[in-house]
Amino acid sequence: MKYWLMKSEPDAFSIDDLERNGIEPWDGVRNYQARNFMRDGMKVGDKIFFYHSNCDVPGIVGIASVASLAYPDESQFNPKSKYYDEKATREEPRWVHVDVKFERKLKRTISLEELKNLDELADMALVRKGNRLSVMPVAKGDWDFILSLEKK
DNA sequence: GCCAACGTTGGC
DNA sequence: GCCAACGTTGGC
Repeated sequence: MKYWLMKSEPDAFSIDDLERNGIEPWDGVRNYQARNFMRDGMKVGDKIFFYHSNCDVPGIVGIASVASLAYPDESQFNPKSKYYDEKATREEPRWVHVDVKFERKLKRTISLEELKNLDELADMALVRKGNRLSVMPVAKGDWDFILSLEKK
């Protein structure tokens, strides 16, 4: 099993929205590296840290899991969608995504600020300067360590 | 709202 | 294939 972190702006789609919907396609990813992680890396059952970005307290707020393999993102075909991509065709889709399933909320937000101040996580991609990836792998050791922070 | 750090695009 | 211009992300 692999571990991941996925960012979402809570104004657009929050952990509460995912809890309400249960399962949701993770649409709107328009970055090749992030797409490739979903397409080539994710398997059903993989665990995901749900991360809130661009908000008062950016950080990890919950846990989700991968509920499908990658398949074409419908929004790329819809001219009315803000994620529309005129170069994408049904024969050759450019963007794919997975379905994501709600697991649980964390008891508290583990903030980016907190994560940045931990020597144990110095190598984690999330806390590296200038990192803008919205989908990234998380090392098992980092996953376990971050979860151990929840109770503190 | 600002701006640093990227990623993408397109002219050459 | 280079690189300047432009667009986006996301913390602050």
